[in-house]
Amino acid sequence: MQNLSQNLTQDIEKYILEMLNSEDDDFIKLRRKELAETFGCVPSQINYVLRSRFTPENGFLVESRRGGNGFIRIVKISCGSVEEKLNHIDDLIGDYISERDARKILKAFQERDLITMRERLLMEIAIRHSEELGRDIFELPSNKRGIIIAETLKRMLHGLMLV
Amino acid sequence: MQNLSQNLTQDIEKYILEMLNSEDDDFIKLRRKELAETFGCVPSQINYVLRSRFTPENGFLVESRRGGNGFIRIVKISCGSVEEKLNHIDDLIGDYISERDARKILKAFQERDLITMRERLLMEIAIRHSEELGRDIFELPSNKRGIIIAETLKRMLHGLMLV
DNA sequence: TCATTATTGATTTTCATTGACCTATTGTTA
DNA sequence: TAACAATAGGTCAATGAAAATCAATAATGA
Repeated sequence: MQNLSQNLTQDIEKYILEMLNSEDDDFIKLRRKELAETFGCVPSQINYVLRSRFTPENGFLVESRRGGNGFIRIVKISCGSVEEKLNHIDDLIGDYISERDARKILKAFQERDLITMRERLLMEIAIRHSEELGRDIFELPSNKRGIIIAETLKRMLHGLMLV
Repeated sequence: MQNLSQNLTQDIEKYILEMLNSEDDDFIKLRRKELAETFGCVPSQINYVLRSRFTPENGFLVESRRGGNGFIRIVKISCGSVEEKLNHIDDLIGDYISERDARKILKAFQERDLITMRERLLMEIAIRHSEELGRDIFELPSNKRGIIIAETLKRMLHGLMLV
């Protein structure tokens, strides 16, 4: 079990991601009990990792079955063409978004290697700035700020996806 | 009887699906007793497979007759008109639905190629979000959240069926 | 410090399998 | 024709297996 960090959740996340990458298919099936034994932790720890890391917002679908021969299936959604990516972005962001959710999206995009760390940093700065402007200077209500952030984020991500 | 897994229910399900696919018609007739003997299991196991796998949610209807020359008939339903699809959706969802059941429906729809993986992903995101909002922000009881999820899901699926 | 994130274990829910008992249909016979 | 026998499917509850949930606590980070 290679080099472990001090963080169990991250180790399990990394392990699952590696399984996904090493497969030809874009999904894996696993036993919760076995995985917990592999990491010497309690089974519900696996649920925590799935709930916090393998969410639809991060591009994953999780299915499971209980009882005898139960399993957990994790599907990774892979974006296809540029058009699809752009639609995906628009759908993901919608017309309004909080700064917090915007940053989550950026984090997910970076972790999926759709953007670099530096690009993510630039966009987080831009978003934070527009949020502060809207709140402190223009004294906009949060819904209006959310609209601005959504628009900003879309434009930036669209730009990146087209190059 | 080809390669069997360790899971009886899945094997029987697969067997029936193959029968359905190899037929020209969109239905098959079978004997419960014979099928049970083929798989070396108790007859009521067949009922379990039908109840858990060949449901209207998964696009099937099951009819049967007892006594001499009894049989079980499995029909694969394919809703034709938009009207039928909308009714089908409303019947499946009802006025109230849990997040868990909503996800089951989405899974079934995707497997029936009524929606794509990405559409399913987006809807899971939407449902999860409204569930979280309802629970954590507005502190709605679960039945009220179920009503909201049902409405959301219906609207999204209706929208997709209309295009 | 305060809020978020991670860890754990007890309890609950779901799934698969089996068998005993129930119901419906058809055919046979007094 | 009424009763019965044979046939074939249905229902239900018990059991064991495995995952989900939830609340309490601990650790981490800003």
